[in-house]
Amino acid sequence: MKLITRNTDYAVRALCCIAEQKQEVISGDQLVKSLEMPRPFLRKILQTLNKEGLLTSSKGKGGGFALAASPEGITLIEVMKIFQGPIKLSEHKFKKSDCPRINDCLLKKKIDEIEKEVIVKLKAITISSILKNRR
Amino acid sequence: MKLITRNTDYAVRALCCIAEQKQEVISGDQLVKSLEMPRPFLRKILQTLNKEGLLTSSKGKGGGFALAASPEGITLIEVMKIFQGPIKLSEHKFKKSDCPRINDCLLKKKIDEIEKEVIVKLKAITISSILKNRR
DNA sequence: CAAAATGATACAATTATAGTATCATAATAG
DNA sequence: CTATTATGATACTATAATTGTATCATTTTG
Repeated sequence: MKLITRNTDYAVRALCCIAEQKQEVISGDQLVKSLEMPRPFLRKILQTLNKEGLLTSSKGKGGGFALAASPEGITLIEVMKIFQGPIKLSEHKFKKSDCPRINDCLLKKKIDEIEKEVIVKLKAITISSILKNRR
Repeated sequence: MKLITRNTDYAVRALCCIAEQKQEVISGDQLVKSLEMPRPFLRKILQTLNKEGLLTSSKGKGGGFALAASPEGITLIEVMKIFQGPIKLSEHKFKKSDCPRINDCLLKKKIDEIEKEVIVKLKAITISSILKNRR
């Protein structure tokens, strides 16, 4: 019942760390040191963020990662989608098939209402808004 | 990232079904028929609900389960706690330990805000409110 | 070419969820 | 008292998601 997984958590922290950096490019190993995360896991996360277009990367000496957009432009929900798929608080499956009462099922409706509000709130959280109050 | 697991889902449906029943007591097997759920799984769920005090049970012929409280008095969050533990949208663990920035970590704070509102909404959902609009 | 970086990808461990199976116990009818 | 019908307790298994690890290839720069 976690809303965010460790994947997402690590990714957000990495994005924050990159955003805070003075140099524009920072290498994976530097991030590992700053964030004290398992190296291969973070590497995979960075690769994914790059593939999904949130980071840019450069190889070779002096290479590394940089934000592809401004910290205001990167939302939490975007990162969540990458690592956890689309937000769906109620799958409401019944064995392999959908709930037979799917149409008049009020439990689903109520969860869906909650989901909508959660999504609105998640969209409002950006890397920049996470960093803002941190010092 | 599901908010409710199948355990909870089944339990809620069973509670609804029991609440709708005319006779006060309904057996596990009758519920299996009505709800089309895996028999041993539902049985376990009913046992748990009984142990946790949401149901009362009686053995032997004519026995079965009945609600221990009125449908208005049983909240969704109560059922979730039983099957999923306390609501914690952000565990925010860092390997085995807590996030080192735990105190000034704004990501956690923001998730916590969302969590609070979700809890309020979950508390407002009762068996009775789920049944209400169903016919 | 060597070193420093990322890219791709396959594999493994752990945990949570979902489900099954079995035997014990209690209540009731006859 | 015994057969039947019901729940109680509990141990086991299967599946999927999460959380990692490991390895080799490729690109860039000096």
